[in-house]
This record gives sequence, C-alpha cells and structure tokens, in this order.
Amino acid sequence: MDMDVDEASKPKEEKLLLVILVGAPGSGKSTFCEEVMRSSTRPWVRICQDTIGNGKAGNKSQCLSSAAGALKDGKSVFIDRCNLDREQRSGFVELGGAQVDVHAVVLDLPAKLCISRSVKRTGHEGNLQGGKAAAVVNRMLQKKELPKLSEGFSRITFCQTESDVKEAVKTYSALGPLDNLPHGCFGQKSSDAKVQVGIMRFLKKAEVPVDAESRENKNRNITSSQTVEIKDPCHKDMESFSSNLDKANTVSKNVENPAVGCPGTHVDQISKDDAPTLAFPSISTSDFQFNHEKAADVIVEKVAEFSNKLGNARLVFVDLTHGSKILSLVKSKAAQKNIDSRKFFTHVGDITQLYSTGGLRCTVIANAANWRLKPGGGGVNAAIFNAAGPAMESATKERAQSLLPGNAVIVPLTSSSPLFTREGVTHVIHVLGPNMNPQRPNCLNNDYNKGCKILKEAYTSLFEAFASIVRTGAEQKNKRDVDHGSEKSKKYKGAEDNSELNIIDSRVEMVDSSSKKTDGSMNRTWGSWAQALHQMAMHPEKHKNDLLEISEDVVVLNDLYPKAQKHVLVLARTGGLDCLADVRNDHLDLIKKMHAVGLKWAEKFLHENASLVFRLGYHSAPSMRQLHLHVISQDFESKHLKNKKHWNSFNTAFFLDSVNVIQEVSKNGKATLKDDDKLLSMELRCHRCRSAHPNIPRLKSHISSCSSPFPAYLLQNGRLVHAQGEASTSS
DNA sequence: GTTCTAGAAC
DNA sequence: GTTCTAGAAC
Repeated sequence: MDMDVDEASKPKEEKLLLVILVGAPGSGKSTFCEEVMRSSTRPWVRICQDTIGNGKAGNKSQCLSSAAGALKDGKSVFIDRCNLDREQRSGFVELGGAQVDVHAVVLDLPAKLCISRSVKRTGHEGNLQGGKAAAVVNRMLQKKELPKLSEGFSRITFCQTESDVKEAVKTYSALGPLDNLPHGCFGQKSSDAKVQVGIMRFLKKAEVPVDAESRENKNRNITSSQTVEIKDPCHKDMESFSSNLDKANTVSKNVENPAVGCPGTHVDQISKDDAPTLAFPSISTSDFQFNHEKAADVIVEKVAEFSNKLGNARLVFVDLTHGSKILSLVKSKAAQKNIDSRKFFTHVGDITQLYSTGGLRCTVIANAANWRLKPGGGGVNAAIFNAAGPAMESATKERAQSLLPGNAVIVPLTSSSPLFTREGVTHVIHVLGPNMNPQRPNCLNNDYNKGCKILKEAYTSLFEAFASIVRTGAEQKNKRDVDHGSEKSKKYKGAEDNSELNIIDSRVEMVDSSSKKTDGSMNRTWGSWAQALHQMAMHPEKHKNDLLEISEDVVVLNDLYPKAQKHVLVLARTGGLDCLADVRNDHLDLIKKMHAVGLKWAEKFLHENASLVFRLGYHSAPSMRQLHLHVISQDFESKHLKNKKHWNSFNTAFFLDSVNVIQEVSKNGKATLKDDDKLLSMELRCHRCRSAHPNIPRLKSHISSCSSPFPAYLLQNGRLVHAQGEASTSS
C-alpha cells in the first residue's frame, strides 16, 4: 500500500494554510475570517477582493499575488471573495505545495438568509447592499459549483447551517501555528448526491427511451458472436437504476473495482473519479477468435508499459460477464505483474453503460471496430455505435473510411450523443485488431507471430491515442462541460480546412502504430498559417530576401512578429522534423549546430548593443511547423507582444532552454516537453523579479523599468547570454 | 466610456 | 502564428 490513510490525514510538519472561503454575498465570509482572526494564535492575513485595490475592489490576480506574498511572509491566508465556481478558485489552489495546505470552507447557507443579510447591511466593502443585493445573490447562486478535492484542496469543510459555521469557526480558531487539520471532505450532507441522481434520471429519460434501450440490448444479445450474458437485466428498471447511482456516489470504489482490492482513501477516491479513464474491451478475442492466453499476455504487457506514462489517468479492462475467460486471465496476469491497481483494474459491465449502471466514470471508451468502421456486426462494436447515436457514425466517417489491423482512430463525441450526456464519455477510439477467423477479412490463419505483433500494435495505438486525448484534453475539461459540441468542432477544424496538407500528413488523425513517430508529434495537425517556416526550410532559395543566413543544416531569419528588440529563429532544414517532440538522439548534432548558430547571432547583436541579454530555447508546443530555435533578447520590448500566451510562451516552463534540451537529448534520447496549456494561461509574472501583474500593459510597463537581477536558474549553465565582460556564471 | 481578454476566423 | 471583435473588467 503506497498511501497510508493515517499518514495522509495527520500531517505532522508545520504548514501554512491558504483557506478559500466559498459563499454568496451575505453568507458570512468576512465575519468568519474576522472571528477566526480575533481568537487565533496563528498569524492570518485576510485577502478581500472588495478592498484589495487601495480600499477599492480589485481583481483576482491582485488577490493571487497578495496571497503569494503573505504566504512567503509565513502567514496563513483567508481568501475572502465569493469563489463560487471552479474557475474563480483555480489560481489559488496552485499556491499550495509542500509548505502550504489549501483548504476550502464552504458557507452554503440558505439563499434566503444570504439575501436578507445583504439587503439589510450597510457599509459593505463591496458596496453590495440594499435592493440590488437580492438579484445579485440569486444570480450568483445559480452558477454555484461546490468545490471538490480533485481541484487540489486538501480539506473542504461544508457548512449548511449557522451552527455548522460556528463549529468551523471554532475549528479554525483553535489552530495554533504548529497545528494542522485532517485532510478530506467534512460536513457534506447527502443532498447533492440526490440532485445528481435526479439530473441523471432526467437525462436518461430524455436521451434514451427505456424501451429503445432494451431493444438495443436484446439485439446485441442475439447478434453477438460470443455468448453474451446480460448479468443484470433488471438494471433498466428506474428503481434499481437510482439505487445503483446512490451507491455509485457513496461507495463507488467498491463497485468499480471488484477485481483488484484498492487501498484508496476517501481523498484519492474522489480525485480519481475525475481522472481521465479509458475503458477498453478485449480486442480480437471475440469474433476474431484470437487465442485468449496470448491476448491476455499482450494486454498485460502493454498496460504495464503505458500505465506509468499516463500520469493520473487510468486504464480499465471491461468485459460483460464475470465468468469471462479473458477477464480472469487478464486479472491474474496483472496481479502477477504487480501492476498498480489504481492505474489499471478490470470491471464487469456493459461498456456503454459504465457510469449509469456501474458508477464508473470513463472519459474515453475503446471500440473493437471492424475494418470498415461500420456499425452493426454485433458485440461491442454494435453496442457502441448504437449507444453513441448517429452523430458518431458520421463523425467516424469524417475521420477515416477504413482501418488497418493494428491501428486506431479517435472520434470525439458531440454533446448530442447519449454516451456523452448519460455516461460522460468524450471520445471513442476505434481499434482494429488481428483476425484469426477465416470467416472475416484479413485472416492470419493462426500465424500468431504476426498476430501477436499486430495485437501489440493495436493496443499501442489505442493507448497512444488515449494519451493524446489526455494531453490535449486536460485544459479543456471545464469548458467542455459547458459547450462540448463547439469545443470539438473547433479542435478538429484544421483537419477539414486543409485537405491537401493533411493528405501529406496522414498522421493527423490516424494513430498508426507502424509509423516511427508514435512518440513524437504524430497527432499534431498544422493549419495553413503554420506552414511558413516549413516552406522556408525546404526551399530557402525562394525566400532569400527574408533569410539572414542559409547553410546546409539550418537557416536563420528574423521572427516576422518579434517579441523583443532582437528575436531571430534558427530553423532546422531536416524534413519531417516539425517540433521538439520529433527530436531524437539522431538529431543531437543538429540541435547543437542550431545552438551554435543561435549563439553566433546573439553575439553579433551583443556587439551592436552590449546592454541586451539573450536566451535561446524552444517552445514545448510551437504553433509553426518546422523545428525552430528562438534567440530572443530579454527586454521583451515589442508591440507584437500582445497577450498572455505570448508572454508565457517565453517566460514559463513552456520555454525550454536550448542548453537543457541538448543535455536531455544526449542523456535520454529526447527532451521532456512542458506543453500543458495551463502554463500559457498562468498569471503574468516579471521574468526578473517574479512580481505578478494583472494584465499585459501593466506587465510591460513594469518590465520596462525592472532592474532586478534575473532568477538564479537563468544565470546558470549559460542559459542567458550576455555581452563579453558582463556578469555570468557558468558551471 | 475605455481597456483588456479571449474566442473565432484565417 | 495574427487579426478581428464581443463582451467582460475596470
């Protein structure tokens, strides 16, 4: 057992607290803080958005930087603003860490009470009082989104009555400087679970008429090639449906993991429910008659390989029946291999109803598809096409007409799909495995050398595809909940615009395991505007006027939209090397050459202006195709630097120093990318003194005069390039 | 009313 | 990547 419940709930070392209050105006947030601060022996700072701007209302980033400052001074912090939705709470949670526990205290009092208090009060800091208060409180409560541990809180206290609030005040007041509170959720009443059941029941009714659904199940039973047994035919009954869900909401772990005992605490139980999860059926063992023993070996081998690459994401092997041979084989082989049961487990149930009848949340499900990617045929394929609705069929067609054995194709679901609304599934990945059934196309005639190879490829493609969804989806999760359809159509827009380019780039949607690029940029799609650098690298003679230097391996040019006084790009001329994700050991000499050329240009510029400082590096996920090294002066004085993304792409971990990249590639054969979209939307901080700023204009005005030294990290290993004789440390 | 951000279109 | 612009934030 990696995680001990007692260990987790009784932190011993001294920790600062960042307590985010959550509640409508009039819920008593300020009073709560004041009461705690009055009697606490721990140093507290209350940060109130209504007064942070010199007594006037401020904004979230002011609160954030003020909170960061207070924590740095060793003070615990109350964030006194409504924080009613996840978005509002987002940046604060990130201030937590080894030294800081982040708690939420939810003042979830009756709306009536909040309104009457806000209407009555005078002299409110936020100037919210009198008649308009009622409307505001009502509006705010409509978007209320209760905090979850998975947002990053180590403790959440829910208060639904005034006496709950009193209790919470007592708890926090009693905390001395060295005390801490147990982690987890406290005080939540069951009402929310009931609401969810109600909503789910409504959705189910609206999206899938009960009779249609049972027809679908009957159909599946008959057409399936393997004997499929519906374990629990009465689960379509509303009564047992809702009781199942109640169970799912309270003891979901037990339901979802009958196969492997899981030592989850309450804390990680909840956060895991939000983890991206791929549910997949056994590929090829049903209609394609692949040997079960061999298939189980492949499954477990591939799961072991990927389970560590997937972060907090989970893989779930799903089979319809308890008695299934492949299920028990996989279960026992996984146990033998000691695969982490939090990252992989087996589940008995219908893959199209994992949440509604099994309480298991899966964001992505795999389909054991046929080569024409057509519905029907029986088994899992028929069930998934049926459950996903007609939109998935056309969405599938848009992406691929057919599939070769060993390959996978990702199909995002739209918000109209019942699988999305009812089960919370955002993508289906079609996979085609090897076939040993002489009645079906591409039969391998029991050639298990080939068969196992193809089956391995199939699972590799599947898990790679899932990984790419996890990577690109992480940031968009919240938005997707609101507007799934447009999010998806936007995401895949590039593939439709640009047929010519996408024919060349066949790796756009198809996840082809035989391609050498499985680890690289395979799922990237480049719009027409992203091709300019590629064109220059391929045909430099056509762009002589725009290029500063042309050599056999690289070309150098001024960035068309420089983000600083001096900003040039060193382009690799190698074809197929689109970005850093594609760089491997073979390219070591090339990236060293690019660095040398970049350095030469930096030095040339320093000769002209000795006050400049340069940094050389790559974007983790560049917008323009063709590997390019940025050589950029650190003044960032440019009218083209206009937004957060611009700034953060050069001043967060998203920017990978060339020296580090060279080191990593020579050591590990590839660079570690930091291509999380979160980095690009981080708060704006000065790259010298690290102070936070509310917007780009203010940041720019600050950096124009900030003369703090650069952070130590940048001063090491030649990450910054100064003029000769200027201060620089190397090691 | 003005400034600023963020999403869509290209 | 940029430009345009609606609407949020100030």
